[in-house]
Amino acid sequence: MQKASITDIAEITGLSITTVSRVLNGKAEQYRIGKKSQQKIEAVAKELNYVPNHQAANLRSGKSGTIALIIPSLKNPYFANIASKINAEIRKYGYITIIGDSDENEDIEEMQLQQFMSRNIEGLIIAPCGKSHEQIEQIFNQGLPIVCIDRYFENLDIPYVATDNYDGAYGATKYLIENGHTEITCIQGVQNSTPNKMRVKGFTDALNNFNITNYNIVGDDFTVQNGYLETKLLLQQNKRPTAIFALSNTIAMGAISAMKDENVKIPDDISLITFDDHPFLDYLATPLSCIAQPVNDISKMAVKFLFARINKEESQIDQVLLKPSFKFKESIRRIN
Amino acid sequence: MQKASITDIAEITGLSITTVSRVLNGKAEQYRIGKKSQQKIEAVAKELNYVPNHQAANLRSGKSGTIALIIPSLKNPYFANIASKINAEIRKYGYITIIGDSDENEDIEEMQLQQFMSRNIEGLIIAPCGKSHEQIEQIFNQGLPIVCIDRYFENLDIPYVATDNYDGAYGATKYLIENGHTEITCIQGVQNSTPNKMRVKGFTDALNNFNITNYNIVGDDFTVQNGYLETKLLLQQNKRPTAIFALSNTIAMGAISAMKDENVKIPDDISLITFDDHPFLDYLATPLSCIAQPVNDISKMAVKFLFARINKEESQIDQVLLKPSFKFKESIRRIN
DNA sequence: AGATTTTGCACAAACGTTTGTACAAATTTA
DNA sequence: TAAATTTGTACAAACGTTTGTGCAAAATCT
Repeated sequence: MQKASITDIAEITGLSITTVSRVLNGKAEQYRIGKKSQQKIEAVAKELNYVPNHQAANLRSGKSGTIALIIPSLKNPYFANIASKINAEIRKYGYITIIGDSDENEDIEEMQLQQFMSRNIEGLIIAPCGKSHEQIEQIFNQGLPIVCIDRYFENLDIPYVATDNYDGAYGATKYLIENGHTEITCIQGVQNSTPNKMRVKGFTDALNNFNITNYNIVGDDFTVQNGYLETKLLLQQNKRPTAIFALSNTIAMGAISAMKDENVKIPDDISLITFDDHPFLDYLATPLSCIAQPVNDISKMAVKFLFARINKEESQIDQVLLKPSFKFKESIRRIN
Repeated sequence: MQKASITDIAEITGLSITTVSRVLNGKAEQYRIGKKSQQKIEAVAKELNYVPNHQAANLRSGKSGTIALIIPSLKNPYFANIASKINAEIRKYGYITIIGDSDENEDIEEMQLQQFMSRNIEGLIIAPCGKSHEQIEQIFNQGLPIVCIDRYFENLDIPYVATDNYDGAYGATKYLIENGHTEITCIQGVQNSTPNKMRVKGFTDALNNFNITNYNIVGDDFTVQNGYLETKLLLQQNKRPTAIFALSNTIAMGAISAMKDENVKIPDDISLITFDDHPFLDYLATPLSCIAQPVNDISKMAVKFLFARINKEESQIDQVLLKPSFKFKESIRRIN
């Protein structure tokens, strides 16, 4: 069973492919195609089970109807959620998403981007994993609409949507302080990533504003292992912190694991709070407090910004930080 | 900055587009293009930053270099992992993956499939969410290579790769029985899905083989809510089971939540085991025993089967069930 | 009834490739 | 040195659409 083309329909109906194309694209009105012809065409199209060939159409029109989404890893539930949402949003515009998984590897990211470019993507949403922005900047300057999510480049014009990480870290730290914690250790992730930098800044600013100088920042990766090792080290010190602030839920898992090893109770011995929400957090031994990122809003807004660019709408603001929300639970103990 | 085409290169080098095309496709040898011409073409291509236009190439060659992957939901970490792995595997073949998220909705699944078809996909990997297989079967019969994962149709020829759910359920149930449990309730998911049916069968067969007739199967959805509600009901009965077998980790989460509500301790009061592994399971109040599906193997094998079909290799077997592995942890108490 | 407008449609080029075939020029062979 | 072979390349069609334009026929107006 061969696929039917517009040409087949033209032959059967005795009309030209031009007419068929126009009817099938809903431009019948515009080009004043007669009612009868329309009906005939639609009937035959249905009968032949006609499916348009996007490739051909796109070749001619110069469009691909494809948006690329590049994220560090689908295995990370935070990004999986974003991908799911973005995928759905993009479909609403009649576009298709191709997803690239850079695995936190800058080289892979670059290769994927290159590959996607040859697919004539019309837009790109990316959570850049690297510090370098040359390639992205170049592509952006060539005119490809791009929106960064989660991570972004502060000094460039590239639109972005991300969580206000500073605000989240500041609020969480403030909450800890208000609950009497003065000895807080922050376990951070990849140091030169924007979110990490902002979180650390929120953390230190909050402490400074409360005149607390006795804090500690350790770690260097958004992984379970990093959380585990750093916590292990912490627990071996003479003076343990009263609270740990994990900058991702992977780090928090590592911390929990290490504390379990050492039989340290949360929150009795040490309080814990983490960035990133996750359905499972409520089912842990102690429900884990977190700073929840507005995943849905980020996704929606990123797609919105992207299509504003694609449709060349006069974009006003397209660099925004969205406020996170706080979920304080039993994992934080009130001291005194 | 306009994109350079093969034609531009032809003009600059003074060679024909035929020659350029052949060189750029690595067919220089085959068509005996001279060394100098090759070098000239490659130099110019690099200089112009030439990126091939897949659409045009694919239009002509009838290929799209695109594989569609349709799964129920990226939000489900089980499928997110599969998607991540499959995406990576497919890229190794130089193909691109477009991902569809059916949200467990048969209509959406159908629409997406339709949409993907018009993109001239060369293959499809799908975890079908519906019971009906008409559309998929039709497409398969039209010659599109398809591989089902996770869920499949028993009586059709469509290749599939899935977990041996029967084996998993049987093994888990046997383990419970061997630990002295005789009153086990199974909370199931979507009843007419293949995995669910096989799991239930494994469960009942195990019990029957041990001459245990006192069991209970409840529930009807792979959701947290289902797990929660069914467990709530269970706990209100006079006689509570000694163990609960959750057929997905979402169900297990709901069960844990309900037990927490009622202050029922795991495993002291009730033991719990679930299908599907997840990194978080170890960090729960009580590390949760699970039947882990071989996600990586499923993904790899599915892609392998798919490309065997695409490349028209004589495929021997392409319907397989892979054995799960068991992770028995503290959530199961030994009785007596 | 002739002029004007509207209606309905078709022609043909173009999008950027791939590919079967053809054919000179250069080289080798007899 | 003529014939045969090899080498290097080009022509042109095709893939399935979209779209600017053109042009009869029908309808309306004067």
